[in-house]
Amino acid sequence: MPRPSTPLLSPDRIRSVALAIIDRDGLDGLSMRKLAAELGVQAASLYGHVKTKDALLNDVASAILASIDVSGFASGDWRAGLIQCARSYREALASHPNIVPFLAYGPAGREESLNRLDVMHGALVDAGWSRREATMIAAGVMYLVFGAALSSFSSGFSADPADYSGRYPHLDRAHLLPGVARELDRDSFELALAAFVRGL
Amino acid sequence: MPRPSTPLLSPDRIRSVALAIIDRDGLDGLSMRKLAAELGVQAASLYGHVKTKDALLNDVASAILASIDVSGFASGDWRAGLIQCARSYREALASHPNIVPFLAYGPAGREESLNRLDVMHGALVDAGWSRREATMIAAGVMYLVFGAALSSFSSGFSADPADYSGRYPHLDRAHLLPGVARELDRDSFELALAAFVRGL
DNA sequence: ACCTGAACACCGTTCAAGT
DNA sequence: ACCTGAACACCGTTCAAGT
Repeated sequence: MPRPSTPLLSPDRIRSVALAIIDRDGLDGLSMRKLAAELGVQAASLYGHVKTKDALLNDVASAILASIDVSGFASGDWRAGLIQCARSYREALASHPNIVPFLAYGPAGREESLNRLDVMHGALVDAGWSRREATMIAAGVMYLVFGAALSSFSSGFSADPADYSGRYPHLDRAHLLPGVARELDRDSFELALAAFVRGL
Repeated sequence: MPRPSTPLLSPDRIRSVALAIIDRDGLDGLSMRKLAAELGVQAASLYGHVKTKDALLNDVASAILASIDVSGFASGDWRAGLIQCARSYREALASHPNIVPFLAYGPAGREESLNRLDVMHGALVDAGWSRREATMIAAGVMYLVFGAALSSFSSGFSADPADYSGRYPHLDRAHLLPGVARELDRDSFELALAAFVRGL
């Protein structure tokens, strides 16, 4: 049986199926063997297109980070720039929460991250902050974005009232949190971001 | 050769060696086989004392979280309480940064976390915040603490000036960051926390 | 050029067997 | 009661071999 004239695999196809598996099964749910199977191929075949699993994850991560918008700093209003950049950053991460723990390791090494950081730092210095202050403010924004994207808060609560009632007097409605997790996460992030920027 | 009268393994010894391996080799550097070897035992022996690797990690995590201090809320000054609790939380995580990605998954399910959250929520409601606002403020504190503990910022920069000079005009001194990462991380967290609390 | 089969050195976990 | 040896079903990765 002749092979089809077009290759079965391409970097693009590998990346997109890998991301789909991560979104569906979690970061630990992605294995090279499972990825190969869903691509209709053997695991070894992947290594003709991808250097290592780690490099593949970095590619997937870069694709996600590429969508972040730093155009807000062009306005000259650094507060508005910070808020818009942070919001777009969090949205990009929130679309693929399972990959965030991987992203949290050394995003500073990625090209897109450095570009973004450079723009942010420049806007803050132009606004009169010292270089050190600009660095710390940028760090603070990252703390909020990654902390929020880890989704460690609203999700993770049990939906069973019995887990809270009686034992934790102030958490007697915590079982309702999973149902509103998404909007509560967004609102909590917006509140924290607004308070942070206002408090600077 | 007779076995010693005292068992080789105990939950305490397993936990402390496991944490030492995580601190030294990272979260992925901990395997049941390596842990067993450092305890002078075969991998299978661990399962007489520990249910699964996941349960072991949860035990290690709980031991770390147990050291967090929420006594600051007793003063009646909710701002001071928030700052002191967040500071002690971050310090606990910063002592063992490699386990933070694991901790970020569902800390809300852990007993110590719920207790802490209950205290924090109660203090905020007592201060006049609505229940929803109290929930969002607590979430904001968690965002800052976990974002900062992930250490995704200062570390992760290269120590080689050539990686930045020329290409990123505002980052021409980024190669100095690794040398001051620890204090810069602390200062950045303090700045962000102060701004957040002030802006509320 | 692109994919495969088999292999290597690992995993977490179980379980009958030893002392 | 506590530990072991061997096994099972997985990993990421390499490499000679096939087409």
